[in-house]
Amino acid sequence: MGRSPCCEKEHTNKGAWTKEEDERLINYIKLHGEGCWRSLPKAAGLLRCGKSCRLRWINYLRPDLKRGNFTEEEDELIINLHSLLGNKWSLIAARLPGRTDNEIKNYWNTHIKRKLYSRGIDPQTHRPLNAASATPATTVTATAVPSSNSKKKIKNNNNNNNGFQLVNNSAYANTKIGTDMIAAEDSNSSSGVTTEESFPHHQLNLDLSIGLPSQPQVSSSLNPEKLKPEPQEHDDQKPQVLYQLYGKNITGQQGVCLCYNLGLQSNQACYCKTMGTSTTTVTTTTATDRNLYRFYRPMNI
DNA sequence: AAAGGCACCAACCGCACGTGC
DNA sequence: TGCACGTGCGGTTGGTGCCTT
Repeated sequence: MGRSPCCEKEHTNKGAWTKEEDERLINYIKLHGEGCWRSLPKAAGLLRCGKSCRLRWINYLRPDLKRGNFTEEEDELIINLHSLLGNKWSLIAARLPGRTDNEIKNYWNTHIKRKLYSRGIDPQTHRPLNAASATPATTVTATAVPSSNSKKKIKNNNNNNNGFQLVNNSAYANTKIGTDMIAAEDSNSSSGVTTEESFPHHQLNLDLSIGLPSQPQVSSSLNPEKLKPEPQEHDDQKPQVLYQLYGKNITGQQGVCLCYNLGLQSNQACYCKTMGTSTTTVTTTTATDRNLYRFYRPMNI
């Protein structure tokens, strides 16, 4: 038995909100507060579904929203948080006052991804782009990796945010640390051994903090329930640093390179610093070509 | 000036989770 | 225990304005 729809779609407006609708929503929430989104439209006299009202309020009408361009500091913070949390936009947004998950997600997809690609970094894994090139093939390859969210059905194996690693394998052919690491990672990951064992000397001093149930607390400033990991053997699709953090390093009390100025104490060997600005040729055979093109297009090269 | 391409972002959609019954 | 409901999240899409040719 399927779920009932969240609203009667025949009687609801869709598309852009009008000023009048905005005012109705604002006035209603001012009077009654947030919540009960399902019943809100009717009570507020809006021909919208509750989800639409919620989204409009959260992403656009909330008074505490910060509008305007992202600062360089926010950029770096987003990158850092993404390296830890993956596409957990709501968690990332929680660390950026005045920014919404949707806003950050859009910004990530339109700006930061390109920025990282221009640095030679895979924005999904936060590793050098050739980290995907486990095979010795020299032709351009496209690798679709299953979703990071094991609870979600795989709707589209070619989902562009699920760890696509589309690289020209020759791009980093002369970057030894990169290729060696990939080889190590790939051989290790399949056997359940983390990369940390290949690079055991990195101590982590995160300003960010993650708490784990029944584990030594790194810190408590992030909601441990929200961050609760699912460190399963097959959960290899989480951003690798996060996976390592959960799967090994906290429990094992060892550090891991998280890159991007996250307070690394012994990060001289951080491979991120070795990356150049190599250009990377990318092709894709996936759906949503338009978006993929956006993501993989080299920026100002 | 016109047309096409591109970038950006608001909004939608489907799914999962938490909770109450 | 299982179902229904309310809500939140992440991925995707459509519309619009700007830029380039």
